[in-house]
Amino acid sequence: MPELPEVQTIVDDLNAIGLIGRSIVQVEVFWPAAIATSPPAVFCRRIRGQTIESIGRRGKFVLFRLHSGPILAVHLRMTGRFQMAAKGGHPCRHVHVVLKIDDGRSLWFHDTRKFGRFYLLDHPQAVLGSLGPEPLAPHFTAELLAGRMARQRRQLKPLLLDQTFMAGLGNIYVDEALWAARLHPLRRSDTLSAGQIRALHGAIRRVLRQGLKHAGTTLGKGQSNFYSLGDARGGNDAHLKVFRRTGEACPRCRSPIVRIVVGQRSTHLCERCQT
DNA sequence: AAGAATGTTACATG
DNA sequence: ACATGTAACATTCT
Repeated sequence: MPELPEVQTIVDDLNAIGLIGRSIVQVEVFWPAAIATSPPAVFCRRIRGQTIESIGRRGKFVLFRLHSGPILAVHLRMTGRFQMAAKGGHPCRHVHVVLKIDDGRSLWFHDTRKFGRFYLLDHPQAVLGSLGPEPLAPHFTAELLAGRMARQRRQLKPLLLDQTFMAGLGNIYVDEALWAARLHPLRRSDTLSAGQIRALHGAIRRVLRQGLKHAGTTLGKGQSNFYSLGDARGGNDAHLKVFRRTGEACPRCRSPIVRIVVGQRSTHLCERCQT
C-alpha cells in the first residue's frame, strides 16, 4: 500500500519524534521471515548498540543509516506500518519486529500480511542499486523520461509500476498520473509524442506532490490500510480522480470511470479521455 | 463465503 | 533478449 508519498510521510514522521542520535538497545524478532538478509539472531546482534544517524527514503524503502556504517532498509510492501510505543507497551500479534530505544520507547513494525521485509545492508547497492530514478528528483526531467520510455515497448501501466524503470510509484498514483496525462494504461511506451511524454512527466510529479501534501492516501477504514506513525491517516483519498471510483463520472468529461485488470492489477480509467 | 486487496519476485510462456 | 502471464507470500476486508 505505501507508495512514495506514504513512505515519505512515514519518514518525515519518524524524523520528527527524536529518534536521530538515539541508540537501539535491544531488538526482538517475532516473525523470522521478516528479516531478509540474515538469521534473526545475527540481525539482532548486529543492530544492538547502534546509533541512528539519519532516516531517509529511496523508492518505497525506509532507510535507517546506522552509526557503524550499515543501512537498515525496510520495505513495507502492502501492510507494513511503524508505531512508536511508550515503555511497557504490549505489542499486538501483528507486531513482528521491535527496536527498543535508549530512552525507553520502542519502534514497532506492524504488518498484518507479513510481506514487509528488513534488510541490513553493508553494501546498499546490492538491494537499492536496481531501482530506477526518483521521480521528484531535480534531474528527473521529461527528457530523461523520454529516453527511458523509448528504450522499451511496454504497456504504460506495468512499465510505471516497474521499480527498476522509476522508483516509488504504485497502483494508486500510476492510475492517477495516467488519467491526468490523458494516457491509456495499455498504450505502448514507444508510441508517445514528445508532448505526451512531457504531460506524463508533469502528471507523475503533480500526483506525487499532491499525495505528499495530504500526508498520503488512506482508503476505507480497515486496518489493512496505510497509516503513518500514531495511526495517522492520510487525506489524499478525497483528491483521487479515478482510483477506486469505478462508475463515478470522470471529473473531466463525465463519462463513467471503468475498472480493468492489467498485469493482475486493478486499473481505473476514463475510456473517453485517455488514449 | 468466494474473491480481491494499495507490492514484489521467481519462474514460465510466447 | 524481451514482453507478458502466473503463482506465491499471509491475512483481512468486502
